[in-house]
Amino acid sequence: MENHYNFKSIEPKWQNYWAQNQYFKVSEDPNKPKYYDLEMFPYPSGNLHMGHVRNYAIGDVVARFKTMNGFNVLHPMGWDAFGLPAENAAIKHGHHPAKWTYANIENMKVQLNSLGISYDWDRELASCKPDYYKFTQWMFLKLYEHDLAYKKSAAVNWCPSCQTVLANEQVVDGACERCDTVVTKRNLTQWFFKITDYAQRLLDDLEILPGWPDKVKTMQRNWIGRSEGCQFDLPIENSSEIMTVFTTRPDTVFGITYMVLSPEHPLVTKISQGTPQEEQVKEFVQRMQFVSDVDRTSTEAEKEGVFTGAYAINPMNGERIPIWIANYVLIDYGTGAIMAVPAHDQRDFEFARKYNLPVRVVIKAADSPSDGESMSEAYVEDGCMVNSGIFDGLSVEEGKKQVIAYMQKEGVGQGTVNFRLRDWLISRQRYWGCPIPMVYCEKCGLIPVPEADLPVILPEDVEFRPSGESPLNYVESFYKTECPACGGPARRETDTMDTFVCSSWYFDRFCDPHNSSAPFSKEAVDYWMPVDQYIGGVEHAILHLMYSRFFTKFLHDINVLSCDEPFTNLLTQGMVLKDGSKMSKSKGNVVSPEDIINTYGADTARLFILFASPPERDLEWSDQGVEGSSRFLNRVWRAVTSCADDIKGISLPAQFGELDPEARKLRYKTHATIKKVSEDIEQRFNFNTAISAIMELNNMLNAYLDQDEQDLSVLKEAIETMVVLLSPFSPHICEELWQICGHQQSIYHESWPRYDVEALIQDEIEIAIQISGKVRDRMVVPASVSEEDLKVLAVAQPKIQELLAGKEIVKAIVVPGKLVNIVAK
RNA sequence: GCGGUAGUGGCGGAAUUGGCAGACGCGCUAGAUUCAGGUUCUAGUAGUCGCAAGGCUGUGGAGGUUCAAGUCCUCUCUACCGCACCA
Repeated sequence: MENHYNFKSIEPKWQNYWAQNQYFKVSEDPNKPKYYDLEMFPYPSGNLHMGHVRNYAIGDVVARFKTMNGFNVLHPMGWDAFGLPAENAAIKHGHHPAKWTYANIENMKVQLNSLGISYDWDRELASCKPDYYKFTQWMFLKLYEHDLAYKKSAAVNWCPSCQTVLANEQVVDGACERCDTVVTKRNLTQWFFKITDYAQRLLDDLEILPGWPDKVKTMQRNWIGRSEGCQFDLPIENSSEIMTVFTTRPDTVFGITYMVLSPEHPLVTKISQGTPQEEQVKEFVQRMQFVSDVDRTSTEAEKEGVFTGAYAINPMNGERIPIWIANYVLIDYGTGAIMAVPAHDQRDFEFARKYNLPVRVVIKAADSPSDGESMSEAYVEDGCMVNSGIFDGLSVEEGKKQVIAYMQKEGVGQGTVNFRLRDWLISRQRYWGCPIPMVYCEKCGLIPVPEADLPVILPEDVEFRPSGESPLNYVESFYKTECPACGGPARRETDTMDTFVCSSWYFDRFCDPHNSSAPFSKEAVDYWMPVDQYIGGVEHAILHLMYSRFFTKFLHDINVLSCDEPFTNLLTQGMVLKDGSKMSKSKGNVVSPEDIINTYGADTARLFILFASPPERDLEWSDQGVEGSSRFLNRVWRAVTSCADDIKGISLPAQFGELDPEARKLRYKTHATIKKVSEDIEQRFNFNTAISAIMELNNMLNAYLDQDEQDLSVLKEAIETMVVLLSPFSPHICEELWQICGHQQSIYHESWPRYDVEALIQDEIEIAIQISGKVRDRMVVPASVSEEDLKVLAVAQPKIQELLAGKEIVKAIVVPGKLVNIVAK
């Protein structure tokens, strides 16, 4: 037998075997518990990177482990295949995005298979294929039908480089998340999904997701950004207009000393008209248009503004309040207008000091300032209302309630809830995306494409322009159409959908991927959904996961899905780093999975990436570490092959009679390892410690093999257990070793071992003896010794006697199975 | 600024419920095998004092609770991530 396992021949051999025998193909089986194990489907960029390897290695361990535990495991893979890189490649190199994309898919599929991941390839899907995007369009139509898709003109984020709009979520630090170009504003008519209708539910239901990391739930909570307060109206002096503001601090309403509109607010022109300040207002508004959002909204930006010349009337006390416009008020939050209470809001305070506006204290605690003039910062803590008429003396909390009640009674305002979440802008002015199934008819207006006419096919024969403008605008055969309602001439929508739409329901499609009449059958999704374990990078914590939850809730509401949340458990894996930073071409620190697989084999690559770090933490790539994993697999290979012939004839389970101490120890270790590995995989996802436990078993096995004689039943049990436990991590070598041990059936069809409680009973245990918390000695005692006897035995140890000489024993604490602590003085 | 996560040997990490800190692996040192090198095997490997037995110190820092603290509490430093003028 060879001294090294030959991964170059063994790995492809088993990959072919699995594929030919359709090992990973599953269908609904009502007799088995189902388990839906899903890794985030990749964008087909061309090559797998180490992050993918980590993601799919984790998912594969779970899939194989669950299968061996008797679950009917759905483990599918597909491609998030629409998107900008394909189109950019087309513009740059002249290849059609489809050709580029499909070539990449082919390549990455080969790479995935060379890793030995257990996918049911019969369920493969690609979001750019008409049989898939037909139903993405169907989703759009359903949303439209339920008034959750609408068109509106709005100032939108525009990336001048990508020549397309971006969702708020895709703008990072004021720049395009994809190309880092500074994002500008444009007024465009665009399609939106009304995700805000689901804001409260998206927030509330985070509570019913105990299987999600708190970090992700917190991020979603912050993104939804619920705040409670009230909205109320202020009449504008000498005008029929009113201004409406939102505030979370109605208790400070008597402290208003000025009002602020955002520069984009529609009232600005109206109320400043004819005032002496009209010109300066115009100038300010114009100037603000050219200040980018990054600069506008940065905390460091100096607050500035101008007086409009108009006044509002405080409905609570009739006071006349100057209306300003300022950069620090945003048009798209709340009502785009605020009441300013400089005494109790730091931003208002800074602004008031700069422009010499009055500061009036209306909340007072025992040690808080009472004089606005001398304050150096806003007082935002708790206290009681003062200078507030009939509300004086109320606490902040009580004051909020009473003021809202009063406003409601007087008809000037009411309690409201505001969210920071905005509607989801889904229009993209690009070619390589899912066409929006709408037409514009001169007579009938906006008309949805009838379901029966889906899919609206993305034309293949198009010309790409360096400008980046969507080629669809120039394809007459595409945009020229008939109105589905009146049959007259009509024009198709030429914008395509944000790719996040495609990825918001793919997990449903995997349940029934070949259905041509519906996105999926109710039976299929009722069997498989929700996803039991979802695994992917934390970078999708907000966008993809929020959109998918929204889609799931909507599909639930229209009764095509039973579940209300798509992902029961979520594992967010850390990044793979090299030399302390993220792998990237520009840094030149990229490690190619292909090279690693060629040099060390897939089993080694998988093992290392799982061993080096727990999955949620970032992982530092180490070539030397990979060597170590390779060495371990070779040690396993040698241990198993060296004794395979001796144990072949032994049948298990055996009756274990009187065993010598070494055999007993090995048997104990075998079963302790089963327990440890099972719990580490199932309860903690700590694959690193599961693997180290298998290494320990292998170490003890090797020591046992060095002995002159072995108990072959114990040996066989240890050897085969080790191979089975290792098989989800490094499946190829384990298949081969399993066969070498004389088994006809694939290890994939083995049941996961159960530990024998009897084997875990030890006759003797080592007990640490502490004196006042410091370990001073150890003793080996029979496991059955009582607590009282343990104390006596501990004190009787010669070394302990020595140390206790002249001291009085105050008490002794026994931790069963672990230690005795003698407290002496 | 707010929110979160983390900080343990030369390195990756372990210690799961307050109970023996450093499992497992890498690296390193010495030796054996082979000998051109790699592979493989054995022993050692937190710091420090000591010939040794053994002692002392030690989980970012400072306090505290406890028989017992990497783990709990208070304060604090650092790194990373998310949000950021959200009224």
